[in-house]
Amino acid sequence: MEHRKLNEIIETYTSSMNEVNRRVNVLMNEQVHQELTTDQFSTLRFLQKKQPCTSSDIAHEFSIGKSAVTAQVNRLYERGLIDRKRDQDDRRIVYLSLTAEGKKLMEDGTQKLYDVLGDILLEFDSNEIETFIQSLEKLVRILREN
Amino acid sequence: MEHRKLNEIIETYTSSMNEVNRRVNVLMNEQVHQELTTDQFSTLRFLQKKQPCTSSDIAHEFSIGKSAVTAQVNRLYERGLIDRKRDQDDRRIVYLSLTAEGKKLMEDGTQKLYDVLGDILLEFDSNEIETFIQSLEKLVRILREN
DNA sequence: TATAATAGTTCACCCATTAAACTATTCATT
DNA sequence: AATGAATAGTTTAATGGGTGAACTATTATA
Repeated sequence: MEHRKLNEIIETYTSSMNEVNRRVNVLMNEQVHQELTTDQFSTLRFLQKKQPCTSSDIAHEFSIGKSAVTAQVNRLYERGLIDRKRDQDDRRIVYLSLTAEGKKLMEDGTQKLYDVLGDILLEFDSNEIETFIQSLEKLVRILREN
Repeated sequence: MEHRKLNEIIETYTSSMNEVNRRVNVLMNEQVHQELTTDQFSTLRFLQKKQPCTSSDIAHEFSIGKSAVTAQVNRLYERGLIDRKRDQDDRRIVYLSLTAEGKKLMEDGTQKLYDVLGDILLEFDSNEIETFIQSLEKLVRILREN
């Protein structure tokens, strides 16, 4: 019974998480990203907060290899959304930052993100959302310690 | 102030959700899927519960096109994990189900999933987890109604 | 019977990822 | 100061996942 209960919770957790991710992704594609993929939007959003940063920072943030970052940055660079600049003291390092166009795109995108997710989260009362977010943060801490 | 608060919640929500997804994905790759990708594991898990079902069912479940399902099912079919069987009354329809090998793989995988996620979720007390799951389910309902 | 609709596949194209080999540069030890 | 190790990033080849349009085969309908 104790055992069965936990497995039911796990089933509910996985199916709900998957469905939330899929549906949020659809909303993002339709109303937020527009001309970007989800991964590109995530990378530019990281850059928006942490620029200037390096390829290695991005690889670490998203738990992917550096060659995957190179490929993605190349696409964004060719579209004029990202700048590359070599460090003058350590010429191995390349600093990445948003171009003016990239910055503008992400300001619009962030606003749309706030609008779309805001509509959804406003259907919770503020205690409920606070509790939910705290549990989510706890889950992150547990996973980090793992 | 009310406005700023909501946007902070959205930032916390998105970054936590992303980090949970990434870290759970890493755990799944290391300890649960093994010889499968995350998407393949999800598809086989759906099949495990809903077999026999069609390509269109899978496309609908995961919000992807039928051609994407064909590609994925081909790979699983070639590995001997999925069976295809035409409906004798309506020969347009192809029913998909797990082979014996697929079934065994997924029984093992499901047990590993329970072990890995069980360890994590047990760090919450049962009230906390219940509340969290309920909010997650509410989020799903809101997204469905959207 | 001719036309619509449906289920699934194929094709051409793109994005994301890995792993190994590589270039260029800097660091560290002798 | 020279050499060998470490670091940052790129290239390449391969795989998986996705879209959308065109296609085949089959069934439903008017």
